[in-house]
Amino acid sequence: MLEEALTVSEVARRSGFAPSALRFYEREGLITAQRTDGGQRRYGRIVLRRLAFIRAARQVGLALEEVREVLAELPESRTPTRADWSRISRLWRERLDEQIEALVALRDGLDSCIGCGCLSLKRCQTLNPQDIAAAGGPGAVYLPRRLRDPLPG
Amino acid sequence: MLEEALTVSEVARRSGFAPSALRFYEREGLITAQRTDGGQRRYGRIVLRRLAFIRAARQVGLALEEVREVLAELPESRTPTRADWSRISRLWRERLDEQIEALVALRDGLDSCIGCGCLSLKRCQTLNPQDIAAAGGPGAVYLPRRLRDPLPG
DNA sequence: GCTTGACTTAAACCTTACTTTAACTTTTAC
DNA sequence: GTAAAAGTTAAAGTAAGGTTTAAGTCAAGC
Repeated sequence: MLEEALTVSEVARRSGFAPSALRFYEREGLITAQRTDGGQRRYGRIVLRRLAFIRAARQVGLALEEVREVLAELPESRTPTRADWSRISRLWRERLDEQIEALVALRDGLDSCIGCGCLSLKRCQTLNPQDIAAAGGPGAVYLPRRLRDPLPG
Repeated sequence: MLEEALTVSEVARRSGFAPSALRFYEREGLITAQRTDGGQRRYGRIVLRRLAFIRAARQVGLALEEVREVLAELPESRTPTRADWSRISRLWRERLDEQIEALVALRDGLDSCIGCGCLSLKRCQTLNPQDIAAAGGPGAVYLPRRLRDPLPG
């Protein structure tokens, strides 16, 4: 065991995840750990980055499945290089850009809705999708693509 | 029954929600319906707006509980006035602004991470929270407030 | 007036993302 | 060397947000 080995409770404290979540993530293949002779987990410091990444991703609304895919790009065996992080950051950035774009579109739609005379069912495109929907298929078709997809959860 | 009464399947088609979801939302108090003598649901057109609202909210990641709170501001008994919508839109807008802000902060954090020389564990603030966390309590404390709160799901 | 498609209910089931529990073992500190 | 704190597992439980099923009723068209 290297002297950088971290126990479960240390990782829990420093990452903000509950020990049960750490075990869960390990079962799900998002993180890994070494074991002591007695079978207890010992983590390398690298796990803290992966956990920070997981936290950020979850908080932005990505499913664990998506997070796993992105983390699969990061080597577990060697210290990630700058190129590793750069590749992931770029992937990540696209996803964030999409989501930001979708939120902005929704917000601006609502803004115009405030001023559009919503009393008329026919005029408000943001909150009154049925005419478009009736013509173009089911769902809120006025929304940007990202927001029309089914939710992860 | 007024002649504007919509059946379940009509509302399902025009809103994009499955009939089972409509019944679920009714149980949860997000929408209401009249009944025929035989006990079948008949919806007023107003329900389509509420459903569009629910859809947009869900897709942005709001919990149904939050949606219910916002929808509680909308009268079921009378046609919502411009003031009703305006009040809600403004509430909604704040929420969207917060979420957009959080996403932008995360994205920009990642951007700087690409260029910051992430090889050094000590330098990257976005993906390496442990030092701050160790000092300031558990969790990813470098994140904007919204993203540090527990997830709805 | 009857068939067919749409509708009704309660209850069970599903997925995601974890947490809790129970029974037991390791480590650490004194 | 022993007690307490921390760790282990499998399995069950939880919560949100619905969907599916089963068994039966209503409404519309011919």
